Amino acid sequence: MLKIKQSIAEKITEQIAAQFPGAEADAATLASMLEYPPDASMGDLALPCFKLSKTLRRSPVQIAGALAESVRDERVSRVENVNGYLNFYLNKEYLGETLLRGIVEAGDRYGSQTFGEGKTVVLDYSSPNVAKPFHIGHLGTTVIGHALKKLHEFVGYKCVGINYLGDWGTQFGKMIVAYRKWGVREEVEAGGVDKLVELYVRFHNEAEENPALNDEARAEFHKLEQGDEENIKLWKWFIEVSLVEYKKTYNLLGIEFDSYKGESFYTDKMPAQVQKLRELGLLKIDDGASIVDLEKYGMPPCLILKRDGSTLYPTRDIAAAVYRKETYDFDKAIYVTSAAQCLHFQQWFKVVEMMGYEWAPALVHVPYGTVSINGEKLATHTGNVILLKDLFALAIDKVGEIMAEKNPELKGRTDIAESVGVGAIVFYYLSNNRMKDINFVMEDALSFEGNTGPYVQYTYARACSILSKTGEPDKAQPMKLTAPEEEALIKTLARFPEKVLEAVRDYEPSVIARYILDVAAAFNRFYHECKIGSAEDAAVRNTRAMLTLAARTVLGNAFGLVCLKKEEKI
RNA sequence: GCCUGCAUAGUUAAAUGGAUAUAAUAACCCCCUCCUAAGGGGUAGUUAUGGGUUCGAUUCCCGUUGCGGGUGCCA
Repeated sequence: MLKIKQSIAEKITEQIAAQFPGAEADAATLASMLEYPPDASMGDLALPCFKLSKTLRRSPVQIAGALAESVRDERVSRVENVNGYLNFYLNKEYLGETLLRGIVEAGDRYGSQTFGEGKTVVLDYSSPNVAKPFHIGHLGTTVIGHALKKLHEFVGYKCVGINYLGDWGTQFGKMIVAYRKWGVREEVEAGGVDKLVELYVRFHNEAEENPALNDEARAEFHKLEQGDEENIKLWKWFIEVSLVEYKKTYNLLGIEFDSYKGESFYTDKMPAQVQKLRELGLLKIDDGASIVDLEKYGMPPCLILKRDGSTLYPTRDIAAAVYRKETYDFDKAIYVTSAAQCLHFQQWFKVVEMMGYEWAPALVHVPYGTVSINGEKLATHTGNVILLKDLFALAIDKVGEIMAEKNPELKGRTDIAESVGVGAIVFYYLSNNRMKDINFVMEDALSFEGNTGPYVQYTYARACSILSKTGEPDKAQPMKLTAPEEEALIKTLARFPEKVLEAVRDYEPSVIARYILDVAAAFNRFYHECKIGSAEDAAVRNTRAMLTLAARTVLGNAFGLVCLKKEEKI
């Protein structure tokens, strides 16, 4: 669709130049003005002529009329002037021979782009805190981050996924104290992160009674910082135990990271940046702390060093960004975190700019709304927390039950239930605009009818099943389109490349998720209205098999962008 | 206080400034002797509020209300 938009825009531009002397119009602007009419009866592409009315000094209806008479294209069967809209109707030849065939021929590259080639994007996402629960609050950064990575790869970028683990800080002093007092090695080995979290919670409870524990914790963390062997061993072990569990969840989601360099890694890289800030005269001492004043940018100051000289979150982020620039030479660095951190990112991005790093504009914060559960805020202390592994387990169980009922013969049910269960949760999350707060209603998330993950995976499986019966379509045959549902499906499929661009431009995976629903709906309608394998006419049968293949291709390619697995049978 | 995000059918959500505001779900009603009914079709139901810009506003600007987030030594 992008190509024909461009080419129609060029023809319109020519006609405007020819018929309206002195008027200026460029094809790129016109292409962006072309839109999709709300209903197929109004054509396949439309140009609203209202905006042109001013520069061309004619009424929209006159303009549309003049252009309708003169814009000719062999791919357009007719052009109509309706109330100031110029409506283009694409012909079947083009839909079948160019669009449909093009999708099948491009295969798993359909929808991809090359403009990112030679450039690198670093994405910082997921980043759970070691020895803390990996819960539903981490779902956003994890799946949005991963989807953005896939999207950027799809348009040609080299991507580096970084899991910036929360693996440093006084909480490790607490963990060390708690483990030494109450921990049992075998229990932690068996219980994993849950056991560590238990120890951590116990520490907090006991510290309320006995504040001296906090001093002990500080002392242990200090020892850790000084390189105490025993403490380092424990600390590394805590990380290892936590990672084992996080990786189970990442495996379920099909996520892999290129780097797990956490906060601890940047500790020795901070002093150089602090020094640089000082040399540049950007640091001010205020109430004992070192800050960068951001008043002229309308922001509160960015804290670099505490009164006691220790570092803060922005300090580490700056050091990490510098390291990543030096290591990966990124063209873009994306940070996927909760919207609560917006100010923090604005501040340190600005500081990086003030430090004279010319790559400061390459830093991008991608925020997302907060998650609540059944209308209530997440809170560890009230127990209103759902661990990701529990959430997935719940969904997988439920899918398992449904499958046992609907398709008891199916082989490999366990794996499929896993992929569909996880898909349900991920899709529920990703189909929302990322900035909107999400109220996670378990009942809805685990509902498998309507606009859901299982619905789209089911649709994919349905297409696979049909193709296994019809066999591969013969691509050499001419296409023969006979039903409106066929054309509607092709036009939906043809918009995939634009959707990819939109999703990348807006850092918005939900564009893809919602598009997947459009494709699924168009395909299912086609499926119900048109016989595929049993169509009498051989050419029609072959064309419909092509359509099925094209739909499967687009669904499959889109699934890859939003953490959905492709199951051929459900 | 200041900064910032959000507000659309009963509910959850769509809609590059464009045509009759889409879907899903819950409700009611149809469709399995037919390629997977986790499907398809139908009925009914929505832009918080007051201004402004515009030929045209759910969309942009200002005010009001409601909810959330941030706001110096947590991350």
